[in-house]
Amino acid sequence: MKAGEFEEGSHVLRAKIDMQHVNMHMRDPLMYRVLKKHHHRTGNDWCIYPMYDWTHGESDYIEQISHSLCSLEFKPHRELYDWFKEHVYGYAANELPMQPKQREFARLNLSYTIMSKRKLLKLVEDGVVSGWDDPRMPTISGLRRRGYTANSIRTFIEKVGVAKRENVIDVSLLEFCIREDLNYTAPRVMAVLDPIKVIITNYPEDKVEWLEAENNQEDDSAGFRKVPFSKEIYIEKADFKEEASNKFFRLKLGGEVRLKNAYIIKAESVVKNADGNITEIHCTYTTDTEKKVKGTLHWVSIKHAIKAEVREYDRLFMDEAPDSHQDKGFMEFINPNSLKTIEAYVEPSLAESSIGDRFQFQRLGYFNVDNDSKVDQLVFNKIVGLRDSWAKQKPIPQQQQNQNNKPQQQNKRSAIEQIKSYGKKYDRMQDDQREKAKAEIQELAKSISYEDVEALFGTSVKKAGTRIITMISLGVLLNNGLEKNEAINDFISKAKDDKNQLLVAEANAI
RNA sequence: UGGCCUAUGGUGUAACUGGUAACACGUCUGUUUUUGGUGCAGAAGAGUCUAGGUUCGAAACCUAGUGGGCCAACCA
Repeated sequence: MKAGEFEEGSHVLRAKIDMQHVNMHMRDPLMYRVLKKHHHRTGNDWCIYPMYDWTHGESDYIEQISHSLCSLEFKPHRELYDWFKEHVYGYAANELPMQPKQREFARLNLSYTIMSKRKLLKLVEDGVVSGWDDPRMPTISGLRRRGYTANSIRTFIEKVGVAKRENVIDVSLLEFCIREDLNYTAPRVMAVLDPIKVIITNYPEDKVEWLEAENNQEDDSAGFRKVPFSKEIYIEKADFKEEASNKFFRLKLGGEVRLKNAYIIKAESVVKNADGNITEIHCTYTTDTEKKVKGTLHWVSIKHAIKAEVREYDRLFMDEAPDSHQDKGFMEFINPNSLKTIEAYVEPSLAESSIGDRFQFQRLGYFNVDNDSKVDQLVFNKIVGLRDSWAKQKPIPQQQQNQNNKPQQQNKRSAIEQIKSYGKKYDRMQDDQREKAKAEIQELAKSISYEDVEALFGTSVKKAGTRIITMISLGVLLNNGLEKNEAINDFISKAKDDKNQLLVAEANAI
């Protein structure tokens, strides 16, 4: 066989076990088959290849490992793993005394992506991503290129834990881990991704000041750098509105705002083009930086800023668990807008940066210098944005709506649901608390139906609280004209015999 | 249909060998702040899928049901 005398498929070597075995894998499984494939080491000389089940246990045994960890779908293979292991053990029990054990655990699934190597391969082959290390890929090389530190990946894995049930881990946990790490280590810099021009009318034409900026206030050893300031600067478009409410802490006409590491400016007027879009904001500045102002903006001096490419990533898939659908393939959920390329303006100190460096672009997020970056054409990846509690207050744009459409159970719960949640604690409450709860339940009970209550009649005896709140609600319904029936009478008379005095009292009150 | 695995707040994981549920993320308050970040203080949210049973006592043990997953490749 191994010399290639036989054709593929003509001969195989099988382990003789039991063709009647309940476990399919034990029905005389194949160990070797003829495969006339080219091998990167042996070329075309070697023509038989082993099957996974046989090789798995054999190599684990030769390596003398104690535990062989794998994912859940291999559970049915364990019996065969053990069978092979026990048969091989007899040949070298003295030299190789350790018998490995296979143990299965659930695979780690991340929300809005896929983890299967075969499926990931498809993304690479179809050109959906640029390669295995595309920053959107959940591969180690992808995460690293994206800017995730080894440390953050480790803490993530630690927090996630291991168990045997199917899971989908929220990406927000991964994002938390990288933010936590980078908050202490990443130098802060300023970059403007979506610029609008600001002219400081009372600042001298050719004047340039190099202002001192703190690199990282979380790290005393990080030191300071110089940032150039001049008459014309860029700020983010989203940081200016002609008119806005008091909740908007940023720049508006007549309003003042602090420029990070620089002065306080006041917006006086705007210049618009023919389409009515703002092209320039005219401001005045004051050197009184002690003044209290609500907002602080990041900025860059136009004449000193460096143009750079920024790659902003969104989730690869629009569905939380793209490969969990029976009727649809994961490719149907691909997010067509997972990569956005932006021309940004960054502060001049970044000219010194090199591939792999990580920064916080102040107020925006964490970014790293991509492998594609060149001295004269910097390329940054957005690793993750900063948490943004302002964004939550604004209406959610269409694009992201499906990211947060999980049911928020706290809100609009039905009356019966609210009543039931009292039941969980009712019998353990203090007297005055309980009085309040009871009043609340009686109020809520006005808007429930008999069916809601009847469904709770079967509540098991030990859940006294639930039975009490059911009794109170029933009392309200009866007061409002509900006729007693057999089920109701049953429920009441059973309650009168209960050992819980609160329940007995409520039952007697009816 | 059969066999195996699994079920604990929105998510993920805990709870010693039975003693009424803990941690993290997320969510929400308040506070500090030259980042609407960070920090700090706090809150809401779970009778542990359901029904029986064992027990003084069950998230845990037993039985049945239900939901989810896996297994019938000369793939791994």
